[in-house]
Amino acid sequence: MIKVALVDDNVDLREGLQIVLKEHSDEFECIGAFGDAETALKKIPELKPDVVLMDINLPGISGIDCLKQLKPKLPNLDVIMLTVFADDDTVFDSLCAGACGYITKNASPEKILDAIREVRDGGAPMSGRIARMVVTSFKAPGDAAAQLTDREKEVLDQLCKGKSYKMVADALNITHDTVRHHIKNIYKKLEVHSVSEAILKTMKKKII
Amino acid sequence: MIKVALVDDNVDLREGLQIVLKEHSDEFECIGAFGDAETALKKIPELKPDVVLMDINLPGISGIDCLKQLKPKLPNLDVIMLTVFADDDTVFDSLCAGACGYITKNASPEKILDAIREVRDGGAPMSGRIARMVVTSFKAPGDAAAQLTDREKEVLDQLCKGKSYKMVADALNITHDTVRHHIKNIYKKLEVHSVSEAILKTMKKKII
DNA sequence: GTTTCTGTCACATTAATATGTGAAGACCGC
DNA sequence: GCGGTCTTCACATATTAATGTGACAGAAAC
Repeated sequence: MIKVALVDDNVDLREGLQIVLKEHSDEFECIGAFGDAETALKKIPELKPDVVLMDINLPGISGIDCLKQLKPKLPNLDVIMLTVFADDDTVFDSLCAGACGYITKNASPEKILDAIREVRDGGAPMSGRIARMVVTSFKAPGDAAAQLTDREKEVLDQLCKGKSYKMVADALNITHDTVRHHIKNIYKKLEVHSVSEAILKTMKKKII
Repeated sequence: MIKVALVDDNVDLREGLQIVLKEHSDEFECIGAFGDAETALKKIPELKPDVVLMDINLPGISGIDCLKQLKPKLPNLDVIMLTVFADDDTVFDSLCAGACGYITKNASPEKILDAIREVRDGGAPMSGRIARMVVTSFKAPGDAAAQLTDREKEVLDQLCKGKSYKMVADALNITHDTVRHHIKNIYKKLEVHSVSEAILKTMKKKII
């Protein structure tokens, strides 16, 4: 039996989902439905549901902030964001806040039930386009590293581990001055003017 | 009609999948099946399939490296990794290389066909546990920022934009010395000894 | 076989960062 | 009110990083 709670300011959707869950009362039990984050934050920690379906656009505290406050109290809680919006920021903010799934509201009731089952089974239910967004976010963008020589990449790699010039020199068995020479060229190629900027550009463009 | 190519060193699996695809010849066309990455790299750019099912553990060049070389030539190609392994590094390396999906070999033939359909429909088919791994990778680990004061976070934020002490001082309208003072405290709290390390720790722990 | 690129090293100067010590005003909780 | 923390600023000094210039050897390219 999976204990489910709902957080959505739309009464119709809340009631609709509750009916759907009751139709599958052998599997699911809806132990709470709330119209705003404030109420949810008060009640959910006591109710200890297994899964929460959370809307994002709520009056007052947003679903994402609600999730952020909920997660430390109930680390084992699986939260599925259920919302109409699916822009980059909203999705990634939700995942960073600890959401385990993200489905858009145009999903069928059966899909939503599947998502609840899936998330309890250790999965991460996501609408197709959301999953693709998430996956492509890993892909390294255009290879800005192509211009760097092998040795320069080695030096940059060392810098990206937090090492100083001297430590890099020791690690690569070259002199401090040679390290400087490479770094100067790295700066020119990456168009930066400090170690910090070089590291940041490297992280952002996934050069190494 | 979706044009599919297979890359796997297991003959049985190749032939099995080809049979399954033929059983759905109204939807799918298998236009190539290769036992190693070298052959695949030679043939696939000419064949221009829509989807490639790619094993990772291949003799010689790995499936991930094969994908890396394939992607620039065929940017619109959807590659699904189909493998027995599902450790962190393998999964994330695959996604960074440009894979659009990742399913384990214990998936049923019907699941594999679903995955091909899904990936062509703009989705990112993944086995449950893989999806969860991907999603949880976004979650910020234990809040190491809790110990930082608001002002310290502001300073660290500036540093993480590549600014120098002087620029931070200007941005926050405080003196260079005050910036230094904050940074010293940040170092102590994060247990680091340079801007680079502070930035790296911040990125890794998603402190800001 | 000369040029080009890469990697190596050296010397010199200026700018920025790291570390230490001290102190004053603001704000909060007890 | 008093002690604590946060924020602010100052002076001093040592280390590190940034920038400039010059040079040499090996490998690859022409």
